Amino acid sequence: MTTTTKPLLTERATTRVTINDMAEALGMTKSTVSRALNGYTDISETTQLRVKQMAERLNYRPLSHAQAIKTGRTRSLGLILQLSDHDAHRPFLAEFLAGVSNGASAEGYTLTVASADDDAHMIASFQSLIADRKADGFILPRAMVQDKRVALLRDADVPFILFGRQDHDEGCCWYDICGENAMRDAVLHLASLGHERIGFINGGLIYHYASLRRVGFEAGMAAANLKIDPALVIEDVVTMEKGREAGMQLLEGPDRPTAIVCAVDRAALGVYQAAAVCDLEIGKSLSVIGYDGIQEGAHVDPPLSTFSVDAQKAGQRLAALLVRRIRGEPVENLRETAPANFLDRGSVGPNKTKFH
Amino acid sequence: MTTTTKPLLTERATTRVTINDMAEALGMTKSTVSRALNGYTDISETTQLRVKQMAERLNYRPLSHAQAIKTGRTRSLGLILQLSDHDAHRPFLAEFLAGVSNGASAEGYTLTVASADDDAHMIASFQSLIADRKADGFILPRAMVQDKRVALLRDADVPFILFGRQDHDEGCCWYDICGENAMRDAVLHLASLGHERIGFINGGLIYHYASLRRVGFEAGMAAANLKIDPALVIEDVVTMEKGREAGMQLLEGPDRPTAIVCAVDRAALGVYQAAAVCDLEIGKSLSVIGYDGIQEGAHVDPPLSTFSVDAQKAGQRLAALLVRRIRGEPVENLRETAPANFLDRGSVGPNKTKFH
DNA sequence: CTCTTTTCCGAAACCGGTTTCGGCAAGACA
DNA sequence: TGTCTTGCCGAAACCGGTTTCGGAAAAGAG
Repeated sequence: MTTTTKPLLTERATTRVTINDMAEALGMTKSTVSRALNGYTDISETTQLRVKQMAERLNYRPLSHAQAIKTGRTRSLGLILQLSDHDAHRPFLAEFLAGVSNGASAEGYTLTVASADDDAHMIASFQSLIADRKADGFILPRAMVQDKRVALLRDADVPFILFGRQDHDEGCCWYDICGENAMRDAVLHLASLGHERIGFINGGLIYHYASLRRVGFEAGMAAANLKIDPALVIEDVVTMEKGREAGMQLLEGPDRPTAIVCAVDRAALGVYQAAAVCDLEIGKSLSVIGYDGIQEGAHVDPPLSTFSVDAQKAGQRLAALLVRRIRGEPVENLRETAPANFLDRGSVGPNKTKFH
Repeated sequence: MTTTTKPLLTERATTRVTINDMAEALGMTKSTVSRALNGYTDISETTQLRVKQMAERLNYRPLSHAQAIKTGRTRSLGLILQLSDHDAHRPFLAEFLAGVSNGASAEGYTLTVASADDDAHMIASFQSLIADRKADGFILPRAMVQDKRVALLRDADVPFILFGRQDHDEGCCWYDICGENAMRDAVLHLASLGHERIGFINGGLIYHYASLRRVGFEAGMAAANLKIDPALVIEDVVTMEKGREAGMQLLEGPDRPTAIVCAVDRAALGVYQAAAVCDLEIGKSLSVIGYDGIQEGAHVDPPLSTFSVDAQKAGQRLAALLVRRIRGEPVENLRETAPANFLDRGSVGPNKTKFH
């Protein structure tokens, strides 16, 4: 008796309320139910109300993948993480994900996460997620100067939102934290404490935030009426090691700065190491301000003064904005910024060399 | 002219190869195509081959959510992160996610991530993901002693896999890293260096790994023929602060230990602080071994000797095993362990007090 | 050379939704 | 009062798959 067999799979129990149950309970056809719930204008107000109340009563929610086969939309947001990315933002990954996932689920969306080791892999991931309709739109963390993802998604006509801005913003929506203001404020704060020779260690140049933070630093220096010494500006530093090297370079120079602003906390922690080598006491003979608000900064001695960013809120806003984008809102409405918050801890002090 | 209108949404372009295209290209019905691809035995070998080759040629992949409406399965794995969780594993979140997502996509699955602030929220998340068929199975990170998730999923008859073991394992599949062996080896290593009074700072008691690591510690002490002083065992420590407190308690006692094994790196870093207070030099007058292999451990002075865990591989294996579970394999086949790797850095030295 | 069994595939129903189309009834207009 | 709209909903097709059922052809049995 060789009958037809299919591969065995574990079964799933519970049955759901379907649109047919709704139609039956209401004494109308499922087409009417569907259109009532989707806000078609050819269904009367009263009927719409009846249907919606019944949906509430029966706890009916349409199965997103059943809708998807006709509509192409799954009510799911896509996020592709890049492992190769420097790990400055990893400490926030949990909060960021929580934010995105909460923001998404508040709108009835779920979050689909993939990851990629390199650019090629990343492109492939996008393409397969798009082809398989696994995501209705994407969140792109860490806006880059040359962003292949933007080109790809724009070509494919798939909604997306940037975490961070771009130079050529046409057609992009984004959420960003104003790192440039933070850098400016850092400089002004230091200037108010008498610092004049202020160094700047910038972050990764492939990311767009670096140019913004540099602009912010320059704006601060200008506002404080201070000259920028090109020798005191080092860029593309995202690791502690590189930060230490940059710190050494600044501190071993002929006319060392009395304060250093870092675009990235890890760089600042590297400066701590350099200061130790040069026998400088952070907060006394050298002031340091970082940016990111990573946990380690609170545990070094003295605690690092820095700017904290609310990663959870960022994720939540990105998800909310992306959903609105998917629903058809124009990009111009969908751009938000938030400030970074200064955490004044122990790594900043007055300029002691000033009145020697 | 008030015609029927529907809410505007952004459109998606590209068309895909459907099963109808396949049927047409092959000159057979779509039912045959479907069964051929799904390995039904009532389709001849030759036809199966023809269909599969054509699928290859046309790059046909069935749309998972179209299948799902009949099968109930979406080819998606679920992962719910708990924000309230202590952050010992957060540094690995990126690697872990990358592993899971790679393991999943290797089998044609995607990863759906949600997050929860508390238990109630978590239960609700599970239920809605299950009800909406957003995941075919779940990965449960951090197996707990009393695990509500296990009860819930078992009731709902939804496949799942634990990261970590449980006491009552019936019906569970899992992947775990043998922390107990690491603890034992840590003790043996210290014993071989002449240490006899060895303290133990255990991790969070709500997690099952804690009892395992304690057993490992005890096994090591027994194997080394050493007595365990109950005063030298402190449990439920997962933060640096608590680690410092525990360290103080151990080091200020009447007969201080010459070495401390910590079930969690953060606790070990707290011990560093305590040692500094007590004027003990780590690696000389006090040996410390941690577990986790977190980044900060490499940057303290001296670098912390610890056991590193391969979070990416763990994620990858968990995904692979869960997929097999979803496909119906019995749980007994689906249990794997991996060892933690000892990183001998600078925080361990011979017992100097021994020959005084 | 029949009769039975197998092998293999097509036809059609189904899954849970969406969307197009057409038609009935009530109101507007002449 | 007859015609033309308009408002509102049902019928049916459709989306891209899966699965049941039955029957034709080939193979095996007697």
